Amino acid sequence: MAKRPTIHDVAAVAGVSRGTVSRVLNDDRYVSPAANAAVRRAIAEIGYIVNRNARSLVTQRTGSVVMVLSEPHEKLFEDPNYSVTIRTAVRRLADRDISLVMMVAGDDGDRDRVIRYVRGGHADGVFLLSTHAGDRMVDALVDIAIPAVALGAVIGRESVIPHAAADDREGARQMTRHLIEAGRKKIATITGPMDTPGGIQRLEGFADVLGRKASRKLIEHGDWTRLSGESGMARLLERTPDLDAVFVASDLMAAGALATLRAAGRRVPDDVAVGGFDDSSVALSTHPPLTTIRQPLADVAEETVRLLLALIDGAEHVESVILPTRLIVRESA
Amino acid sequence: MAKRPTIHDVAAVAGVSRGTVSRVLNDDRYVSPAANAAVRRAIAEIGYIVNRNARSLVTQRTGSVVMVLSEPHEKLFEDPNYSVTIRTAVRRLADRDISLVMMVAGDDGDRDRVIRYVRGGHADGVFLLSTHAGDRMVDALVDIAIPAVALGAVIGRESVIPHAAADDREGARQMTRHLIEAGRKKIATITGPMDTPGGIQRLEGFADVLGRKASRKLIEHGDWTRLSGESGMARLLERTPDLDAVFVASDLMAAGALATLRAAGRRVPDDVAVGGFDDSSVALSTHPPLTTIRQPLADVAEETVRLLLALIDGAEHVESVILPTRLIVRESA
DNA sequence: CAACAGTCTGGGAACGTTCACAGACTGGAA
DNA sequence: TTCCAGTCTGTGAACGTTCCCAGACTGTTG
Repeated sequence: MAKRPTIHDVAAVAGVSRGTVSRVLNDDRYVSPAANAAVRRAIAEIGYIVNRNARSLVTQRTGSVVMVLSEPHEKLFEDPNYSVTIRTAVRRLADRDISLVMMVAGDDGDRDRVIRYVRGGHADGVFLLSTHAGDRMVDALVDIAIPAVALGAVIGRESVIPHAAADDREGARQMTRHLIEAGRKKIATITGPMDTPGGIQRLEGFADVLGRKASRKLIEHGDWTRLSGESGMARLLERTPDLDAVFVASDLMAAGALATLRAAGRRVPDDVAVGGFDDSSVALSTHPPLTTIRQPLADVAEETVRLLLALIDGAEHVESVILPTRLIVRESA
Repeated sequence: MAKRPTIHDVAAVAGVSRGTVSRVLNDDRYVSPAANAAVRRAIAEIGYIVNRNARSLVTQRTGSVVMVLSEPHEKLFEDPNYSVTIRTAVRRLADRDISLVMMVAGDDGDRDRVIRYVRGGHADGVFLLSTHAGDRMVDALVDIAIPAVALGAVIGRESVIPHAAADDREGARQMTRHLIEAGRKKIATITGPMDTPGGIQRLEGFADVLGRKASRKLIEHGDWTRLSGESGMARLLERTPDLDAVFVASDLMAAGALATLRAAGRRVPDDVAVGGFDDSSVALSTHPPLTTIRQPLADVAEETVRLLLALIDGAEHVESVILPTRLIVRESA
């Protein structure tokens, strides 16, 4: 009794055939206005909902896309950016009646599962998040030839996996210039991991502006965590006690750096200016509030979805998109 | 040529019938060891992967669960807790080979979409996140009689939607007691919205301990945002300038309160002690670092999944789960 | 030796769609 | 009038599974 109505029921109520109902559903050409109206009325009347499984079975399309989170487990607590990305993607896809399946790829078992899932034909496309350099899963996906895009470049696979991202390099330049214009003479940096695009490009931007003044001594590498910001800052102070500014490649690490500076008795920004990156929620809760670089994260997510949809719709090739960042001046620099 | 192998191909290679292959796949009784081995060998050999659509079509089961995010759009940027929840859920479900579909329910259109999706039989269960009091979508879900659970109580529907949550009330008591033991005499609070379980129960816990001393004058309502923490604190100071402690129902709001206190020239914790709630990443980046209440968020997510799986497996009724919180003493109180 | 319970296998039917094709009906052009 | 192109409709077949039933084969029991 609680059995859900099928296309047959609709056909019966509307007084037409299965075929005609199907044509209305997929708004094909060649349906008379009368039939169209009758079918739509019947659908509304009996509350018909198409069975996607049956449809997928014959069309070989699933109406879903899988989002793969590659961040290793320990880090995941700290980054508040995922929520925005996920929500934006879900909404944009929903506009097209495509649903978003989440998968994590923290270890090899996870990655195999993703591959199996995709190879099993359970998704029309793949949305990669925070993929690391040299990830074999990416190659497998390319091999399967499923539409795939990434938010943030996939290092070493930029030519096969299109992506959307913020302009990390120019953002880093903006911040570095800002520090120079504020009269800072000895500017250090704490980078992200050098197997991530943000890690690499934000350092490049820093070096672009500083040229030869960006000496080895003034560079420390972090791993995006607050803790690595703390320890990186400590090493910098030890090596170059007279630095008067530091560009930290993420707000969270910058929060760590601030703690170290405070503990060392350095005043911010009086003694040392601190610049962050991301404009995440952390930037406002530090003392002093962080001068940072805002990434248009929602826009980036939206563009990534756009690329993916284009590929799914059959585009041979799509161009990656880089969106501009903006300097947000607060009190730390 | 690139056609994926089907159960027929497996049967042919293994020299058995479709039926036997299917039995092996679903490890039914009554399969001879020889047949079993032959089938498994064939599957491995030709790289067969079961087609879930075909399976779902006959079993009426989808092997997926939908997670519904109900937070309205403006807020979503601020809460870093979602990532943890999502990942934990995805991993636990993956253990059972169930995939997680994300949907947002920010407005009525979204909510209708969720209903349609569920009514369409596209999910075996529903995982509710941050649902608000009086949400009609919840009633619709109950009506459909699909297994549904929530992370955090669904106000007014506690008896029909089982949930897992942290012990908000006891957590609030822990913090309030801590403030009293520190010798504070005039303790105020900034609550969450009173249509959320956290808003209600953290205030109750506060009142439990303070009894008649929890006067109206010492209570302000916020909406979980940093800004509401700032303004709430400002109103409290105006009304009760001699308060010497404040329990803020979330770390993020506490960060806002700290800013207001600083601007008003109050020292923390010397003049005013500040207690937060959540132990989110914000708690460590404030100055001073926040004394707060830790919620076992990953455990809560895990329990929620467990409840959902039990319901999906046919349990008539499952008991909601409340997990203990823990006081984390840092410098703000 | 007959009867029977238990184990195992094969194959038809069904799940709810889309697709391709055949054919009916229109109206206008030759 | 005849033909044809265009529009519209119905139906059989297919998609890849699971389910169920019939039946074959074992070994045990009376």
